[in-house]
Amino acid sequence: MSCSSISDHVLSPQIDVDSGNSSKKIGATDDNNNDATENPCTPNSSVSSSSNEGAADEGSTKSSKKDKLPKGSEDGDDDKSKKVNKPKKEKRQREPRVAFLTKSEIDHLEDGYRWRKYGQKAVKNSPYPRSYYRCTSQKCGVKKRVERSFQDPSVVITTYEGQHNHHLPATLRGNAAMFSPSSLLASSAAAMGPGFPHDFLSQLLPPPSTASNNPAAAGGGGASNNTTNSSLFYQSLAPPNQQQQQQLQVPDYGLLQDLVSSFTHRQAP
DNA sequence: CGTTTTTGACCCGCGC
DNA sequence: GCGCGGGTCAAAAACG
Repeated sequence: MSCSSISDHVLSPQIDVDSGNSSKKIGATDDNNNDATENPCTPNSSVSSSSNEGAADEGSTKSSKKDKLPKGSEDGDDDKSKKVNKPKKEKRQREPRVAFLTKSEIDHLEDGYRWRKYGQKAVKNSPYPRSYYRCTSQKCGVKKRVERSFQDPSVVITTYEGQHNHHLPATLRGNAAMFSPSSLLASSAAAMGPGFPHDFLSQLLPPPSTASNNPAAAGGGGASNNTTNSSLFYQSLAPPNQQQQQQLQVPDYGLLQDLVSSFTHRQAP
């Protein structure tokens, strides 16, 4: 705590997939303790876990579930007027997901995009609810899940799903301002400009190689479908040095790239 | 007035 | 086959 100067840092990786079993471990990370243990002052201990199972295409988002456009494409379907129904037989593919653990007091961290909350559910093993957000852009089906670690209330777990098809909104509600207060690295933000998840980007980096290296994680439980590549990365707190290197690399994840791209563009208009 | 948040209900997938 | 948990939608309310 002494170092509280920074309100938040990203800490450890999370798992998303879980079906249940693993989920309990969320906090596992908690162990963070370890980290924290003591390193409160660490500049950033961050790790990101990402899972990409299906490599879904961008389009999947919209088509995946239901697009209920009232418009009518199919006016005929009356039947199921009820509500959510999934016309498609295809089971929904999962898009690449990236989870971040951020130490912050605020649940909803500004990342430069505008999000609309569309749901909230209580988490089974946690007293804190999980919030579901969707990018407000119609063309963008990116979703975000935000929940607080039950073991470390100060840690917020943010999971991004999908990738943005558009650049950051020109006019944000003032996220720039929000950054400085207590959201992300002020220094970074300032340097970069208006504000963006530079922090996130930095953290996110899931080198494929790592994944392959970590059978343990995959084997843990989810073995359900990861044949070729493990669906999630689980990086434990690695030495700072390593993390830094990873941060520099840009993975194939569209999300990241997208973010980076956007970010970059913003810098030089 | 437009947009976002809140809340309840519904559906789906998975595990037992 | 049933039950549980997770995820999403939609209507209403709140807010700027």
